[in-house]
Amino acid sequence: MKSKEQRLDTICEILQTTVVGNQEELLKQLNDRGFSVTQATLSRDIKQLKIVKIPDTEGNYVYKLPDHIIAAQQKSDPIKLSNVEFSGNLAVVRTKPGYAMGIASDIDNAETREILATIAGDDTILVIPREGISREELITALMQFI
Amino acid sequence: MKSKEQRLDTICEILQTTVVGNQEELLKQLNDRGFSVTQATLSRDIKQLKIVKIPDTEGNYVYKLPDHIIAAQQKSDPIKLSNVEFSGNLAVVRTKPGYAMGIASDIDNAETREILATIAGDDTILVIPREGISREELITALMQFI
DNA sequence: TCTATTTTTGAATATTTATACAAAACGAGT
DNA sequence: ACTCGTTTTGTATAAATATTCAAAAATAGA
Repeated sequence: MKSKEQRLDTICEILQTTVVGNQEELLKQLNDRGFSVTQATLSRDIKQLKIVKIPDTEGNYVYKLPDHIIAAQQKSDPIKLSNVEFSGNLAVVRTKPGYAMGIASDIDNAETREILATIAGDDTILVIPREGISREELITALMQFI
Repeated sequence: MKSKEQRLDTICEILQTTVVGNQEELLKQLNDRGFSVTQATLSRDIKQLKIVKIPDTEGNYVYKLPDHIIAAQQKSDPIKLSNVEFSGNLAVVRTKPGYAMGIASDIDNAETREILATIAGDDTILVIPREGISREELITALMQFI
C-alpha cells in the first residue's frame, strides 16, 4: 500500500496520458499501478485535486486536471521565496525578467482562497490578497508557485 | 414557454451571477425566470454548453462556464460590475484581456473626486481611492465606465 | 513507550447526474 | 393540409458520484 501523495501524483499522471470518462475507469488504472482504493476515496481525491469532468467536443465526458496543476508540473523555478516582499497587505514578487506575466497568470488561474488578484509588469508581480489574509497565509499560498 | 436558445443564454447568465452547486439549484433559478424544464433537459443543456462542476477552494462544488463562453460574452462588454472586488480600501476590476490599460487610462483621465489613481496590468486594474471614500462611493464612481 | 488527536479510508447509502425510450413539437417540402 | 425527417423534451431509470458514519492508520506529544 502506497502513500496518498503517491496516489495523487499517479492520478495526475494518468489523466495526462489517458482518456478517462468516469471514476471507475480511473480506479482500474490505479489498480493496474498497484493502488487499491475504493471509489469513495477516489471521489475525495478528485475533489481535493479540483479535477473536473468536462463534456468534450463530441458527446463524451472526460476527466481533466485543472490548469494550475499542469502549470505547476511544467514550470521549474523562475521565482524565489527570497524575492517576496510586503508593503501593507500587498505582496511584491520579483521574478526573472519576462516571467512575471506568465507566473501571475498561473497564480490567477489557481483561484486560491487567499489571493484576490495580481498585476504583473515585466519582472514584478503585485499580489493583492483578499481581506483578512495574513502575510503568513499569503506566503503559504504563494509557495505552491515557487 | 420560451425557446431553448433563450434558456441556454439564461443558464450562462445565472452561472455568472450566482453560485450554483447542483442542477436542482440551477433548475430553481430557471423556474424563477419563467423556464419550466426538467432535470433531464438541464443535464443535456449543461453537456451542450460544456459546463463543468468544479470543486472550489472551500470544499464545495460549483458549476462554471467554460472559458470560451465567457470570452465570447466579454467581446461585447470589456468590463462588468460583477468583476469588481475589494481588498481593504482597494478595488480590483477585471477586464477582458488587453483592455485593462485602456480602461484605466479612461478612469485616470476622468479625474474623479473619488479616485486617486489606477494601476493596470493586462486584464486587471487596481483602483486606489482617495482617503475617506467609501466602497459605495467608489462603486458609484466606477459605474460610469462600465 | 502510551495516549490523544488528526487524517485517511471503506462500506453502505444518499444524492446527483446522465441516458434510453417514447412522445411531442418543429420544419421543410409538397 | 399531410408526410417525412429532425430536434427537443419528459418520464422513468440507470449510472455515476458524493457523503455519512465508524473504524483503522498515521502523527504528535509527553
